Amino acid sequence: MFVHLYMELAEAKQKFIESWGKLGSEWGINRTMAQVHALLLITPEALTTEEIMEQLSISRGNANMTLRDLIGWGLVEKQLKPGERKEYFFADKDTWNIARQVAKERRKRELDPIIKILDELTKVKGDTKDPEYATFNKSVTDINKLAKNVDKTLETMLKAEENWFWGSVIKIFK
Amino acid sequence: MFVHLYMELAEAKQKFIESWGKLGSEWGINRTMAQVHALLLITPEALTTEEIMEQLSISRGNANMTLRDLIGWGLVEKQLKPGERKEYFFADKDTWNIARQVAKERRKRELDPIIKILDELTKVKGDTKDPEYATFNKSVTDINKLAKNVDKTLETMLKAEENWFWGSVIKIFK
DNA sequence: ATAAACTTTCAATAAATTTTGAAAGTTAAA
DNA sequence: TTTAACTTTCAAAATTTATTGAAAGTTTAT
Repeated sequence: MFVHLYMELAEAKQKFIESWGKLGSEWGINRTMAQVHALLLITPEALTTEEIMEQLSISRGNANMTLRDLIGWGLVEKQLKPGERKEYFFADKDTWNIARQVAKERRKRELDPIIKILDELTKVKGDTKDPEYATFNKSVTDINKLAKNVDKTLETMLKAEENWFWGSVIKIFK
Repeated sequence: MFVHLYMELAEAKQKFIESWGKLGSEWGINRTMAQVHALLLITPEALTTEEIMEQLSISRGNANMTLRDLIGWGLVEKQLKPGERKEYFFADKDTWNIARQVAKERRKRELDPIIKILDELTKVKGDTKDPEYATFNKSVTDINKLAKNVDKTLETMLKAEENWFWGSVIKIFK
């Protein structure tokens, strides 16, 4: 049996797709969506639905819905080639763009809605002398502050320049 | 039918528990774990397993395992009252501590392992002229840089002082 | 040593989430 | 207008994840 000492490209690709999928699912992102994204990230050309189905062994329905989702997240774009009916899919490979897109979407989908709810909960009136109320109010208010702090930080990040990201963060935080 | 114009404390508590659970599950945290955490965050005194089971309508097994997990995340501590056999559970209510703990754990559990894998994948050799290899190598290298940047930022954050968090972030990022 | 008062474990079950695939829908060429 | 080449949809099935509850384990008091 042949045992290789270093990883081959094909093996490395598989490992990357698997790991990216795992990380995604640990962070509440559909595993297949992360895997399709990973595949497109390491593929130079745009791929068809058919090719993605084959490479990841997934069904047409799954591939189709996942690709729509990725487009919805702003991570993948559809390409049409002249003279061809079928659609090609291509992933933006700029890491800074990817990070921004993901931050932008998760802020919109998950952070902003909870801030809205926390704002409501903060308004609930009660007897300040009542420890039940006092504890509720303090925790909700504090978490709301935290959430708004994160929200503003993300907003600033989204507006920021790429070089800020790669350069300044570490220096500033030192 | 009685319709109230503002939210009652009991209703608000339920809403908070439900929302915190939903946010947790969107970010890959077990919904029940987030709900138990939420309950403890808005409760002034330490609670017994029995009380948590009742308030959230969950089984003893579930309550027990969830509480162990929360202790493992450094978010909840066990309290023993003199003369009593049963254990009481109390949540740290300091938002900054909570944020730090969560960041610390997710870094250790999810970020560091993927960095290790990306380091391996970055080492894979190949023909630089081959677009398949070039694209793979560039994407993996870039994502690795991003991951390490996030890792270092978290490390700095973990070391940082509380007032840095509440004050500086926004100012620095402006 | 035994019982009482708890906590822990984990196989079985339930619930939630994801995936499939075939039918229906769309678009463009023949 | 018909057919071919696609894409989309979604109910049913498969898979994954979470929960239950009862039995086993532990600790302390009697």
